[in-house]
Amino acid sequence: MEERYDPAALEAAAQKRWRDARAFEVTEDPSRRKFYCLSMFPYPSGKLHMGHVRNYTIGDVLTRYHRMRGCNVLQPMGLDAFGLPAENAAIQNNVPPAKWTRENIAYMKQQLQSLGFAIDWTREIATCDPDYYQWNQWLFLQMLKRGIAYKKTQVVNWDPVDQTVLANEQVIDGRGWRTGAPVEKKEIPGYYLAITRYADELLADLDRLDGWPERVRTMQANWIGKSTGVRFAFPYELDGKKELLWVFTTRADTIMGVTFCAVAAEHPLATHAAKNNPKLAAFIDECKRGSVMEADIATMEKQGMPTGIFVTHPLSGEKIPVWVGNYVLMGYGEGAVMAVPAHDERDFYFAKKYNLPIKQVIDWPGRRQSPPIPPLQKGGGAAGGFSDAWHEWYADKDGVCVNSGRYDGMSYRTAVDVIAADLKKKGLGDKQVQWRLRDWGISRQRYWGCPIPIVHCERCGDVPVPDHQLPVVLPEDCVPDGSGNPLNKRKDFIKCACPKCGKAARRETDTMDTFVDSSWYYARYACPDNDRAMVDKRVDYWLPVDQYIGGIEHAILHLLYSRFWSKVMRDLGLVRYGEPFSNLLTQGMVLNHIYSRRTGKGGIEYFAPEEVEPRHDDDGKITGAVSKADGRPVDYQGMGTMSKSKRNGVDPQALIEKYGADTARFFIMFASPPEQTLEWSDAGVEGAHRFLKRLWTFANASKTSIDLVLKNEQKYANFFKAAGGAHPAVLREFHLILKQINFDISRHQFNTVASGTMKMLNALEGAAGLGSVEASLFIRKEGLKFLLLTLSPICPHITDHLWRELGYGDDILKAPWPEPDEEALKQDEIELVLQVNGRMRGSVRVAADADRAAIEAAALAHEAARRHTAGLTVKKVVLVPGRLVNIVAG
RNA sequence: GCCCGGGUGGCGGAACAGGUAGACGCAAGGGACUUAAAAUCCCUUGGGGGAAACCCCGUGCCGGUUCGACUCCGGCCCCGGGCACCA
Repeated sequence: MEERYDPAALEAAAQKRWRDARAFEVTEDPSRRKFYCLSMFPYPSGKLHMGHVRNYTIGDVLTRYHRMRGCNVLQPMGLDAFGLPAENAAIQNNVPPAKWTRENIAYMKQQLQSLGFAIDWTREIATCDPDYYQWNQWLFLQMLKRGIAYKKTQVVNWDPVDQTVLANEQVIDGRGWRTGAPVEKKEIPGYYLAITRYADELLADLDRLDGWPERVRTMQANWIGKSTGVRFAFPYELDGKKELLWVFTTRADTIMGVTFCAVAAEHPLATHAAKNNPKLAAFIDECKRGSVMEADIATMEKQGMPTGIFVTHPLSGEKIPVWVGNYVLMGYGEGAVMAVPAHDERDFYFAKKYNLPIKQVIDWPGRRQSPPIPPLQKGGGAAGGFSDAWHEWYADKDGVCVNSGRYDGMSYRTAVDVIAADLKKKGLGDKQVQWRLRDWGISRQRYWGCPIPIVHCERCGDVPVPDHQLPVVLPEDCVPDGSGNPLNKRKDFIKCACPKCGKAARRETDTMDTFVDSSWYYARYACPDNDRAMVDKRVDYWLPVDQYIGGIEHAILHLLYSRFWSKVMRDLGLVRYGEPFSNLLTQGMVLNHIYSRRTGKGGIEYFAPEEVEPRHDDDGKITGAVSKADGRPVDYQGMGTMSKSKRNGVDPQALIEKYGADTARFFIMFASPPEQTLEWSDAGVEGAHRFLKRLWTFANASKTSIDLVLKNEQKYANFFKAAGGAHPAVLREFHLILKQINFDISRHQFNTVASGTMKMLNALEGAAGLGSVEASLFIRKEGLKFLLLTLSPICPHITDHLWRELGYGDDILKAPWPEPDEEALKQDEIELVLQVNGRMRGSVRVAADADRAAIEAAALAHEAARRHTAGLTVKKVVLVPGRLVNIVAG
């Protein structure tokens, strides 16, 4: 055995052994319980970062743990290879995205392999391979046939200088990231997937996902956003024609408080009104500027302008003015809203800003008296002397209607029912269920993605590419230059024959959202070699995924799209499951500082933390930085998730090279529990490495002892039984730690699993010099065995090596996971915490089976208890069995 | 702005179903070994008072429930994630 711990050599040897033995290649075996353990595949950004190490180590720990539990475990890996960063790299370095991506894949795969993950690499997939994405295209066409995929217009961020569509990420404060030009909204056609058809099922099935974190289920439920309300119309006349302005509201009980309506800038009513109103037309143009992001829209200044058009209130017959509001979106609901400024915060501020009337129609009897509504003045009633007291009641539904004619006195529920019925009678509305969820727009005006298999023919229209012509292969030699999709310049790609009429036609150049790629890759891992079908019956064995692990940032979109896609595949008869992931572990993100600077053009550039010198305030908080390269100031953006685009990733390579994979794995598991956000710092890596060195040294020194014990285990077990003294307590400690480790692994708290293994080593070192030599040797053999077994999922290389070297067996991969021995955990006497009035004052030792009277007597007799109860009357004694006794005195 | 999380020593974190706050580490200080350094090992380490026994304070802030609150409830502040074209 080597004297010195040399992770590089040892890890390479272990990995070679696993590779030669094909240790992690698995096949379907109906006789064994299967366990499909999957980590979200990485985007091949160039190098792994700590978030990847964290994600894949968690997955690997679970994989190895379940193997030891006897499961047939599949852990595959692949690459989410299409996406925007490849195009950005192309712009910067003039290299084709395909080349850049494939080079990154090769490097990252080698990095992943050096970490020793128990991955079945024979199943590797990359979403940029036609073998994979042809099935995106095929399924898209299946959806198109069934109307699940369809075409409509979409609103995108438009950079008027580069003449290109911008991703939300490329819009910085309403401006294009490269040009600095103010972004405009633009309507273009695109394909959508009707995820809303599945809204009910996607919501209902959340209840069945009890292996998912509650917070993810809550987020998804809120995102789907089922709300029951009333859809109704305000009649109006336009050029002598009768028209209806439709709106949706969840607060129909406030309908009598409507004092104006607001429509989106793109609403037909607004368009019509602008025809003879240049000021309004200019305002509508203004509204069309800015980004399409919800966060931008929600936080921007609410603005509006009257259209001059009035509609009729469907119940009161009042004339209601219609405004154009920049906060009303054409894509949501009807593109128009009723406004009740007295009972809606946004409407209230809008009304105040434009001096629109406010009419209270809900009151809260028994609550604070409502403020009086001042009489309307010319130009509006909201100004001056007006109280905002009902702010605190905005969301409440427990008031009753007032100032509402025949609805006065009605509760929320009654009022909504009666008002809906009245509207229905007039043919102007009804109750309706509305969803926040919108259909999924998948068209991207980008090059590096899966081509949408459609041909545009002047005669036949949009024609689907027939199955036998699939895949539509993306040419891989294009280099985007920032001015739009380079496919548009590729005549050889665009020019094609119409599949229907055979005449010359134009191929669609939009590609698919990369979320399409990641919506079903987990199924393809079961049958990556099938070139005739998207999936086959092997999927029935492996799916659904038993444990899915990935960043919390995917809590909504990726996971929801995958759930939707599964249900579509199920309805097409392709798979049997409706939910793809039985258990989900959402890893917290690994954060690092973000530094950026505005470029001359008004764009933005990011600096890696090692490229700047941070500046601190008196509290030690970072306020800014200067670039080490040019000495000029750099802005501090705070902490954020490690990403390629923000340049704040930390490459684990240096860590692996200096300390080895086991140290890197141990450290990242030890640093914090997996679901928690982790602000990156490598302080503490030394400690993890020191632990493994200590383990190495201790095992080295124990070899002859363990040889001895293993040759005659029974003899040493007898010695142990006979020895007594401190020995049972030491063995008990190991079983206690083991019990805790088992519990912690079951709840995925790997940091305390790691610290448990450290405690075991501490206990082993502490027990080295105990009385009976034979009994000590027995404990050492037992303890070290537990230590190696429980450490092996986290640090598979060193444990693999030591297991063999110490003679425990020929392969730790085949060893079963250890269970604590309840017999060893028993004890005759226990220690109870002694409290007086809830404050700890000492402890009492009592027999393990002592009854309440005996414990109370022991507690009251305790010196500290007597001291703290002196002069007081004991009122009661609270006893928590096995834990504490609390004397309540006063 | 809306939805979802989080906040505990100098730092990462522990405390399992309301029951000993600070496990296990890092860093720091002191010591041993060494010609010296590295490595390794031992000791100390939340704050305050005290010679000590021991006592007081302490889990973002304010208030509440309880014999007892990091844990439960109400309100606030700060940080992170998501908001549909980053993945």
